[in-house]
Amino acid sequence: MTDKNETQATTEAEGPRNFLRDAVAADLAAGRITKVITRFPPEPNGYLHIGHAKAMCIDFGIADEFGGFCNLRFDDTNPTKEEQEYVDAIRTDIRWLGFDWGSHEHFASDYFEQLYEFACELIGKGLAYVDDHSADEIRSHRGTLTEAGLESPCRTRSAADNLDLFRRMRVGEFADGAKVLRAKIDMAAPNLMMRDPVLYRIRHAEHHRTGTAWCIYPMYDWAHGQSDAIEGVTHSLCDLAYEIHRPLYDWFIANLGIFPSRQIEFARGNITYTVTSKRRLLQLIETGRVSGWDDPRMPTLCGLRRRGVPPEAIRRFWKDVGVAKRENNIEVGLLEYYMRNHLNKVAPRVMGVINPIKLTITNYPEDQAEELDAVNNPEDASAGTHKVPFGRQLWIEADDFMEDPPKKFFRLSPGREVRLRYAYFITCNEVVKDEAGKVVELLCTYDPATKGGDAPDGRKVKATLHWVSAAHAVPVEVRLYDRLFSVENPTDVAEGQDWLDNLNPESLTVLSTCFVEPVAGQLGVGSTCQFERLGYFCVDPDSTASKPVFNRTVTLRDAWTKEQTKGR
RNA sequence: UGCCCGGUCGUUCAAUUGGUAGGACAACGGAUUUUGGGUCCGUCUAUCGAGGUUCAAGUCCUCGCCGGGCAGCCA
Repeated sequence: MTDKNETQATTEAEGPRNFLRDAVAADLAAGRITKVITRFPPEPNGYLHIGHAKAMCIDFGIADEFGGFCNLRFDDTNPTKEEQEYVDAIRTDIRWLGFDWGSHEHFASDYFEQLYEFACELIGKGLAYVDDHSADEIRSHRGTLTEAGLESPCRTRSAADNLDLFRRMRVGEFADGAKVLRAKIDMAAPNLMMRDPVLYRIRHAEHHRTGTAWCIYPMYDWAHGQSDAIEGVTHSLCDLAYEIHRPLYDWFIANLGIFPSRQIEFARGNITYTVTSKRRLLQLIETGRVSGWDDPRMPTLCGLRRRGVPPEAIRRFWKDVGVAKRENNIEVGLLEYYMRNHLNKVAPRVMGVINPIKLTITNYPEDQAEELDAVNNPEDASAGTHKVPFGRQLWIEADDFMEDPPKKFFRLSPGREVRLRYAYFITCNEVVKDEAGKVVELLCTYDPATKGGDAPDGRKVKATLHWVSAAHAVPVEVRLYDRLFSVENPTDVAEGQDWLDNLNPESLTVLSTCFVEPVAGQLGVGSTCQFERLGYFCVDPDSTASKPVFNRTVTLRDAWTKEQTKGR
């Protein structure tokens, strides 16, 4: 009874069901396995991105849910593309996201010897052969989607000859591309993956871990499933792209008689206004569209981190999105919702003015100064309060004033009274303009009786404005980010069109004349805060002692802007 | 053209495995509010199509339609 209830509670706490969990649970229930082991298998040839985060949430999440563990396995079987630098970056990003693989770290390259032996075994069984064909010949012999392929003349070589040739491939007797080892399956198979796939290719290249110990390297299909088996991985969860590889995955297991890992595929998560293909991300960098892999507009984990996106938001996003097998394109607005949702609970509030206009309180004594109490987080009383200096001259947001306001504009305008947050009610009496007619200063009066922000007589104001005391303001740079692309599906382009044309020219706005209150000026790199009414911000590594730089992670929900842009 | 996989509100994931189509986000109302934030309450138009099996079909069967994937010595 209690057991059942607990099980149920856990299931509910973990969210809705999905086919992956059902499959794992079924395997456990059927006794096919007794412990769940999954794996997250990045190739160390680039940086992890938001899409990898989904895979991690699934791989680590499923293992954790069933009391098992998840191996981190670097799929380093192609020496020409992989580097130690990426291994380090990947470890950092996984930890940052919040996953811990403990001692379960592996490299496919650790299994090169074992993989070689497996290959010899297959050769011995007459199920693999050395082919002298060139890459071009192999391709042309593969057949097409509708026609069977042609068998290579090498296919009939004896096991002894194949074994000898394969050994000589290993010791470096042949040049790159001279020979390959192929599985002997079926050149007429309707699934092209089964038409004698290549298992090993010759590459006289230095590997970031094995150096020059090897000059033959296993292909993905030969390395992945066997690595899974070696590690006892019970469930190898991967992208739908590998669906057609599964028959081959199973064929190797069956013919080698090794641990029967089960591959199950799920749909990758696409996000609107975003691209994640490594090739495209690289192109963005190489063409100077973004500053690098960690540009805050990039969907890479290092980019999101620099942007100030909390890892909790990413994990929660993928968890709640769920997993299925159909193609999807998730609204980026959902990710933003989880960012705000998390940041709202943890980000300290400060005041910062990013588009300043001067405001002078004409009836505030020249020499007077005071410190007011500001709440650190209205969502969390335990966060306490801090002091914010006030004075005769202030910076307020230019957007918060309109000389000739439309009906629904609640903020400051001539003759109107508003509240300065945590301070006083003020009324705008006069507008100072420059020669060009641009408003450069607002002359206001304040009501000393409203200190703290409430009027003793109970009168109300329709707006509360944020502000920064000019005498105490810390000058900072603020970088505003918008979507990198201006269309939902950036890679959907007509013939002759370039996906780069879909870039949003206004994805980055640098504001160099901004002011924040003193406590905000002291935040360290990576710190997150909310600029009241403007959004969540994060201190960028580009910050210097004299000039902090803030990245806007995401805006607050903004009913006013929405109202304004309604009818366009 | 061959094989494989998919098709449920605008988006995404569910539906006790054949039994009242539900959640989240978005949107739209309202309340509250010292952030046009937040919170709370409410509303919200979906099973690709046609047959069939059944007391009962999103779920099973048949035939269509639509979308995606596959011909690297990449992973």
